[in-house]
Amino acid sequence: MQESKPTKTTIKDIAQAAGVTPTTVSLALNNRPGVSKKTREKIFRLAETLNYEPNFTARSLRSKRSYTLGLFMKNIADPFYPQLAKSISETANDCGYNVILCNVGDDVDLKVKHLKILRGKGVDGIIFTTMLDDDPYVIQLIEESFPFVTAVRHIHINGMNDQIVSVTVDNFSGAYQAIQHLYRLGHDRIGIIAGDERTSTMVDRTAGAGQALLDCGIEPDGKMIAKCNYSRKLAMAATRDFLAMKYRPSAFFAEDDTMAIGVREAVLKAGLRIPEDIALVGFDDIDVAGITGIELTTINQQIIEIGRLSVNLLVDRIEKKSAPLVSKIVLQPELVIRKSCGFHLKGYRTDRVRVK
Amino acid sequence: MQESKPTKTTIKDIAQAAGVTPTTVSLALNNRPGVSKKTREKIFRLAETLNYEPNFTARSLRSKRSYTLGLFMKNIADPFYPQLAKSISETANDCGYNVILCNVGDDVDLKVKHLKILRGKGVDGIIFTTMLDDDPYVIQLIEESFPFVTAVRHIHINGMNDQIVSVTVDNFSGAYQAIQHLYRLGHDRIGIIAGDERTSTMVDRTAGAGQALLDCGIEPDGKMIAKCNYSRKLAMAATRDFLAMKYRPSAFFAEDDTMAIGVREAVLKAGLRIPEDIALVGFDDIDVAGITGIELTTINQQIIEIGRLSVNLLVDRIEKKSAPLVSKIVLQPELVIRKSCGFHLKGYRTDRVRVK
DNA sequence: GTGAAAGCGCTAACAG
DNA sequence: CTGTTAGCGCTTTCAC
Repeated sequence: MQESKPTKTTIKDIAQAAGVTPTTVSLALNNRPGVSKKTREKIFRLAETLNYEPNFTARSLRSKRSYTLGLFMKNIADPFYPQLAKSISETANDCGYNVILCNVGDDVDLKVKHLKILRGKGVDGIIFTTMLDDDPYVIQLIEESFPFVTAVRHIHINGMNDQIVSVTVDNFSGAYQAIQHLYRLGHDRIGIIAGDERTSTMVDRTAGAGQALLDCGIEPDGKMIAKCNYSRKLAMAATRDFLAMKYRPSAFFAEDDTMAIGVREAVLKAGLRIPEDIALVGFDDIDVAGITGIELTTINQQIIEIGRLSVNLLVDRIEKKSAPLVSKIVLQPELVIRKSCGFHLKGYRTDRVRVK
Repeated sequence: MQESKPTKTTIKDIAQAAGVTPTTVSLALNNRPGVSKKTREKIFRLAETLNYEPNFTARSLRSKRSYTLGLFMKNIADPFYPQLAKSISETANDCGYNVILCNVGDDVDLKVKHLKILRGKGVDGIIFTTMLDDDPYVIQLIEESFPFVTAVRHIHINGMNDQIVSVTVDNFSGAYQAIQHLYRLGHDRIGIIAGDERTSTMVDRTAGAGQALLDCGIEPDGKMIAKCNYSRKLAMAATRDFLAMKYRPSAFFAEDDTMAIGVREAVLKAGLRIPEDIALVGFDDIDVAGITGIELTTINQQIIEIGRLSVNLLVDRIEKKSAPLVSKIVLQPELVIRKSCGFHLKGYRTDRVRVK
């Protein structure tokens, strides 16, 4: 029925059929003023009939707008990221943008390489969830006022800080709550399973945890912190070491749920029980955390909201072409009490619950 | 140091600086014959100095090649898909392509909409992991010989079947193994938690399960199959119903691990134990399946390999511009025995282990 | 309201 | 080996 390989219809074809010029067709199809209602309707009818589909590549070349965003992810297979990816890609689609997924890990060279490609492809903006403190390309992006947002992690650059748009949770507060919760449950020796020290999340969470310890009257102790790079395996190994200590921790705070799962594995493999022997609190509230038998107490970081807001901010920035009005959004985290902390067994120690 | 907003250097600039024409520059930079070594080197040096970065949009417009692929996913937040997305995007990157992620669910209208946009953006090919039996756009894609691959799921269209490239696991065999395994453990009443009937995975797995039952001398029974659409919630509800039956199943086969988790939740909430009271086998071998306390017996479907092969096939198709030599790849699934089936407690019933 | 003409940056024929 | 010419499909002045 359909002739094979009918060359795609272009605005030229429509123009010809309508007896007008491509200019008019372009104006009409883009709903811009300067076209009479009659011709406009005719053009729309013809576009429909001829099965016209716009060529975005040509449009991009001319208008410098691709309606495509880049998304830098550390590792989409890590259970924390998929929800974020979903939220980001769906919000972007709703705004009329597509998303190119770049799974780049924390490898700086790879990030630089992808950045070049994405910019060569003319993406209108980029969402970074992979920002490291020493990422070298950020300053240039700012100087060129290329639109980007950092989500989850943020980055601080002296003198340019209000030009960096970021959406994060209050990581300091989240970690603070986690430690305070464990303290109130009666724990004084708390092992901290920390992330990658080049990330703002690790820095802020570790600081929040440290402050909470101080406020609870516990002297922070370097030996009680293990840097595990947000890796489940490293967290398992570190936990084994902790458990072999003479005065071992009675509780762990893992700076993300993936590491918390690692801690859990190591604890169970050592023949200890959670929470009876060891209490555990994570961070992120990934899906697995809620499954029966896992029931990880953790800090919810509203990941879907982070994704949504990041895209909205980025699109605003792109479309208004203005400097950002809002440059930082900080969401409030929430302690989600499940069973791994032991709260359901014994509640808070009465002498440790002060008014907030 | 850097002047602000230096308009991007183009091959024209390089041509001027080198005293040649854009053509020569284009040939040189694309490593194509017809340029003397000397000019070639000069051009490369200048490209470096002038910090040239190719404009892929312009190239696309001219050459009809975007080095971008589309990826259709049902739900990137479902734990089955992230590994696939990772494998696909990384393989694509290695081949010099980017991937646009389209999280489209099973909504046909949305799929059609995204397909139009992607084609408008000139993607060189598409990987569908969302194919449904009645997806309406497939025939047209084939007729236009637009490159695409279906991964995980396949689709059958009379008369065009060898033009559809697909990479799947042998779903029939996987389900067969699952049921046989449960039978050998002594189970005769096996509840089947089935997926979405419009998917080939559901059809094949259900058929494999049915055949296994027959071969084991068990009459398949419609009341023992619940269609749960690959949804954890529906699987929970169906399991509750199964458990309320007069002669309730002693085992469940869930056609994916997400539903198996749902079964698990429902069974545990009913106060029953896994595997002592109820045996459970899933399908996919997602990451969570291996966690202590979950330890789901399941069928591994080599998801990373599916992703890798899909991209390789697609890229071959695109770059050779030929009809596909290989049109179907079927991987072999593997039964992964953990604890949810109860094998570790009692092993196979000796009277039920026949030579394979 | 509409049209003519130019051009985004690159590649592809074809000539020399 | 290199240059000339044209044009991908669209948008965008600037005239009329």
